[in-house]
Parts: sequence; C-alpha cells; structure tokens
Amino acid sequence: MTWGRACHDVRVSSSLKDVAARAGVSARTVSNVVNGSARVSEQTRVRVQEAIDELGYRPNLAARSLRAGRTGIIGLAIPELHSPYFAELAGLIVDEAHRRSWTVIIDQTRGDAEAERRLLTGDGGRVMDGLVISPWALGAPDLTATARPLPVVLLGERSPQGMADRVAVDNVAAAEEATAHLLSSGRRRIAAIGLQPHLENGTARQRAEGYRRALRSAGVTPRAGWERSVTALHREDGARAMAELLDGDAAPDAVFAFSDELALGALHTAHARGLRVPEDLAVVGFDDIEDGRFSHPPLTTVSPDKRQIAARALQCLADRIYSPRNEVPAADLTIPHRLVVRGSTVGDAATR
Amino acid sequence: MTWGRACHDVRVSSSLKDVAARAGVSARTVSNVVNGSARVSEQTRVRVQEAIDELGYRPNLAARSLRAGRTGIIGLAIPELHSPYFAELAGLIVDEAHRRSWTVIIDQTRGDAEAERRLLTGDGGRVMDGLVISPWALGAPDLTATARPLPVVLLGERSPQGMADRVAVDNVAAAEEATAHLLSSGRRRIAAIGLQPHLENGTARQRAEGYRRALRSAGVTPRAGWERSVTALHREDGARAMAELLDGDAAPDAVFAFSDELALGALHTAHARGLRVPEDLAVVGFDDIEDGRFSHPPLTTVSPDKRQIAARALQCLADRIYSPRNEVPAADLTIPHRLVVRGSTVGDAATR
DNA sequence: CTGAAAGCGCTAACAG
DNA sequence: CTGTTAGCGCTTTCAG
Repeated sequence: MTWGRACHDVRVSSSLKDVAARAGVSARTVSNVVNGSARVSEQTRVRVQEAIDELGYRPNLAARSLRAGRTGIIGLAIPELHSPYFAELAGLIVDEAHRRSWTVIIDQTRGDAEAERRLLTGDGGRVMDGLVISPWALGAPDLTATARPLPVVLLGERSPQGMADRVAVDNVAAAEEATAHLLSSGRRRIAAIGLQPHLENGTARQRAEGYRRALRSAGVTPRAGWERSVTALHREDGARAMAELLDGDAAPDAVFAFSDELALGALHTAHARGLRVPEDLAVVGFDDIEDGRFSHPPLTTVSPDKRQIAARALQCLADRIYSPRNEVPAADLTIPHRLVVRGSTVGDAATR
Repeated sequence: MTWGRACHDVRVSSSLKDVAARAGVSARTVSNVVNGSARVSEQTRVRVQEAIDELGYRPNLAARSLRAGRTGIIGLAIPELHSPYFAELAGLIVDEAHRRSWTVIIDQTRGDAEAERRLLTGDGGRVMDGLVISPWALGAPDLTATARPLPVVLLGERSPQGMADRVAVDNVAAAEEATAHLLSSGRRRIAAIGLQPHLENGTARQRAEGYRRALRSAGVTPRAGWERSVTALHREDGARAMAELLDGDAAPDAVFAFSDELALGALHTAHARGLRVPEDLAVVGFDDIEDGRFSHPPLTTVSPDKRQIAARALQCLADRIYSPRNEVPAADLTIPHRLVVRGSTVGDAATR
C-alpha cells in the first residue's frame, strides 16, 4: 500500500506514456512533438504541448541514451580543479561543450595513477561518450598499454603509439623561449623550478629540456643545483624551492618556474627575503593564469592559447564520436603559445 | 551488410548477454557476479569473471539507471569555474561526491539568470539525482517561484519559503567582523568594494549590511562614496574600484572587499599607485583563496570552512535523494567562518 | 544456486 | 499524419 500517493503535489515524474494518455494520442506522436522528428498537425501539437506542460514532463535521459547509445556527456579528467590553470581550462572546455550541447562530467584525479588508469580503461560504466584527460601521474608507457574503449584526447602528454589524439603546446620550444628571455636581459645564473623526476609524465621533462637547451645555446653550462624538483605544482612548492635556492651556495639571479603557481610561490619567498624583483631576481612562469596578471610585480609567463586547447580538444572528440571509422590516425595538435613579458622580468618603476 | 565486423579489434561494446553466452550462464548470474547481489558458486563466479575480462565488459550505466530510476550523478552549478573560490569549492565537492560514489556534472552559469532558472526547473532531462547550485543572478523571489522536481541545495542565497536546503556562512556577521578588525587598528576611512545593486542576489547586500553595522557600532557614519559597486567579482573589477576610490575626493585608509579576488585587484592598484600596504592602506578580503596566502603582502580575509560547505551540502542532497518523504522542512545550515589576519592589515617588517 | 521473463522510458521501423 | 510494437541493457520477481 503506497499511501504516499494521496499527497497530490508529490508527483514522482511523468513519462511519455502519461503525456500520451492525457493528450489522447500515442507515445509516438508525443515523441515526435518533443523531438520535432516528423511533421505533426498543429492541432495535436498544441494538445500534446499542453499535456506536457500540465504534467511537467521531462524526457528521461537515461532511456533516451540507452536507445541512442550515446549520452551527450563527455568526461574531463584533470589533476586538480582548484589549480587556476586547470580551472580556467575547465571553464573554457565546459563553455565549448555547451556550444556542442554536451554536458561535462568532471573527474579529479588528484594525480593518482590508479584513478587516471581507471578512467582510461573506461571503468565506471559507459556514461561518457568521450574523455578529455590531462594525465599527470601516467606517462607515455601507461598510455599505450591500456586498451581504450572510448574516444580519448590527451592534454599535454603524448601517447607514443598514437593511440589517442593529443593537444598540447610545444613545451620544449616554449621553455627555451622563456629561458632565452631571461638570458637576453643579461642574467646568467638562471635556476629552474618544477622538475618532477618521480613522475612518468613528460611535461616537466620537456620544459627542463628546453631550459637546458637555451642555456647551452648561450654558452652557459647547466648546473644541477639550480634544477629544483617539486612534489606538487602549488605555490608552497615554489616557495620552498626558492628558499632552497637562496639558501644554497650560489644564489641565482633569475628563475624559470614550470608553472605560474610555482612562480608565484617563488615571488612570495623572494619578497619575504627582501629581494627586489626584477632587479635582484627575475622570474618567469608558465600558464598565464589570471593571478599572474595581478601579482606584484605582474608575472612574465608563457601563455598557451587555452581557448584553442579547449576548442581543438573537443573537435577531436567530436570527430571520433560522430564518425566510428577507427582508421583515422591519432592527431597530434600543437597549440600556439606566446611569451607575455611583464614586470617580474623587466624593470618598470610603476610596478614596484 | 556490416563489413566493419571483420576488423576484430573494433569491438563496439559487449553486453551482459554476451558475457552470459560466453560463460554459458544466464544474464541473471552475470548480473549477480557484477553486483555481488546474490550468492554465486565460486566456480561460476570465476568463469563469469573470465568472460567479463575477455570481452572487456563494462556495465551500461544508462540501462542501469533506467532501471534504478537514479543515475548516481549530481549537478554542481556555479557561476564561474575559473574563479578560485568556486574552483576550490568545486574540487572539494567532487572529492566528497567521490566518497559517496557519485559523479559530478559541472554546469557553469556565467551568472546568466536564464541558465540558472533552467537548471532549477530541471530542464535538460532527468540526468541528475540532485543539484547543488550557487545562484548569482537569481535572488530569493526567483528561487521560490520555480517548482523544483529534484532535490536542490542552495549555496549562499536563501530561498525565503524554505523550498530548498541552504548552506552558507553568516555573511552579515562575517562582514561585521572583518570591518571591526579594520576599525580596531585605528582605521576610520574604511571603504567597501563589491556591492552589486543590479543583482537580485542577496550575498553582497548582506556583506554591505555587516559592513555598515560595524561602522555604526564604532560611531563612524557610512559614506555612500566609499561603497563601490562592481559588475563582476574579478581582480580587474577590484582594481578599477580601488582606482576610483583613490581618485575620489577623499581617499580611504582601509578597504573591505567582498571577495579575495576583488581584494587582490585592489592590492594591485595600491601597489601601482605606490601606496604601502598596510601602512597607507589596509585590505581585507573574503573567501580565503590560496592566492591570498601568497600575495604580497598576504591577504587578511574571512575564511569560510569550505570543506564543511561541501560536506554538508552533499549530506543534504543525500538525505533527500535517499528518503523520498517530502515532509522534511528545508534545512538552513550556517557554516562557521573565521577571520584570518595576515600582512595586508597588520604591519610586519618581514612581509614588505 | 540459476534460468526465464517482465519492464524501466524512449525511439524508430513498420503499418495503416 | 498517427498507432503499434520491438527492442536498447540492465535488474529483479518468480519459478525451478
């Protein structure tokens, strides 16, 4: 006995069939009205619409996607939502998905290799039509190994066998430019903050490579003590690394941080130690997050075209979702970047 | 003729039935193995598991939720993902949802009233089991008007008729404390940045109320020219408002910004104008985002317990999702906050 | 312990 | 133009 029924304003949810009954038509006709799939006489259209409104009918997406074999939902897996770079990127991806009438499920891996692997193997049910993932713990080998039952776009990390599309900036070139910029202002004792030798992931490795390449091109010998590793990419890690550098036997006159957050942490330490930026220490970051535009001094940084990353990534996904031909070779898209020079590297009375 | 079948590594996706056939059992048994719902002999269990692995079977969530009437997906609707406060909160909510085996769909309203209304009316199909929404454009009246077919938790804004649960800090009290802190250090020319008279939303109104209340308690007459409105809550808005204040006929010696982002923007302008913080100008923010801990100087701010906001909000949702009794009156949970005092209000040689 | 079968809400092929 | 109907893949009641 379901006596709860007595309460008239507790309508669970009406189905297509309910609407059909109320409008005195068949389910087929209601479906047509909802989707505009076939021509319906104006008269019945109105009657059906009334029934829909009165019953507050909403199509059940589960049923619909069970039929269609598609959910209209894509996954976005990033290490950390609270990291400004990923938050900005996620915002753009959600916008872009909106344009395509997709909904975005956000998964936060917290840099957990197992979580990333689970996502790639499509565990957790076939909810997503596709996945955009920015691997952090996983590196190239892992990405090849897993068989992927769903369209995947990798942000940043490359899959060596071309098993998935990849969208990223040219990390080596970008890091080289950033370092060259410091060299061009006469700095020679240039440190790097952000190496992550404990991770398979190659992004930090590529940036380190670009950094060293620029040094060598300028005839400066890379110095192991000036390459600081970090466990995470937060401000506090940058602050700590900077402190270690300043406490070392030879203090640098410039720092290239592999992310803006690290750079902002380094700035923090520099200020705390009474260093003038950029006079005593020049700082370059990577990502162009909004905080860097308003920091003191504003941060010189490598700015990837985030909007384009979002757009291209979803385009790749759409291509694979809507054309089941698996023959398409994996795309490897290089997104443009530019060096944005601000007060943290170039002296300017107004900013200090 | 579906000749694509010939390609053996293009398996679309195997169903429960396929697994059953391969294992030589019925679908029922496979279901039991997958869900552990009934006792299955070890022997068949193993055989079924093998079949699952060989076929790479993943349960179809659409089908499952069609049966269950529940999707295991909750919605999170926030104005902007790239805003640090919402990004941090979203991260915590995703974590908390994870703990409950829920998936989170993120919707970004960009402060669009229509988008917020659409979400509340449950448009877009019954995908979500519940919704956590932080209304920005919508105010109390709108929130009452809409009939909500799904459990909703409001962050910040109160629904006057108690139509939905609400989780928020005590904005008036928090603003009053922040302002009192400035007063206690001897400041009297205290400005406020962040009013949004054009919005229905009451959050800014409450903070303004607390601000004025503190001034009056100290015998200071609120001054209209020191209450600055903003269109958005970004750094640039704070920077602009600060510039207007400094260009006004009477410059303030302290600022209470209704968000950390606004406060950081204000700091930016203060630095650009050569003001010393906190000597010439003290600044307090609201939200306690990470940037504020590493800004120069570090930002004094009102810190809401974000982790608790996330936990309580999802608890409310769970209560409604799992107990269909609609009788439960709407909860109105006040989350604790505390004032975190840092260098932007209290002089300290080390931070400047 | 396992099999058969109904049905969740929707779409689309087939009739009329 | 509209009605009937067969599943999409899964869970679950009822038998065996």
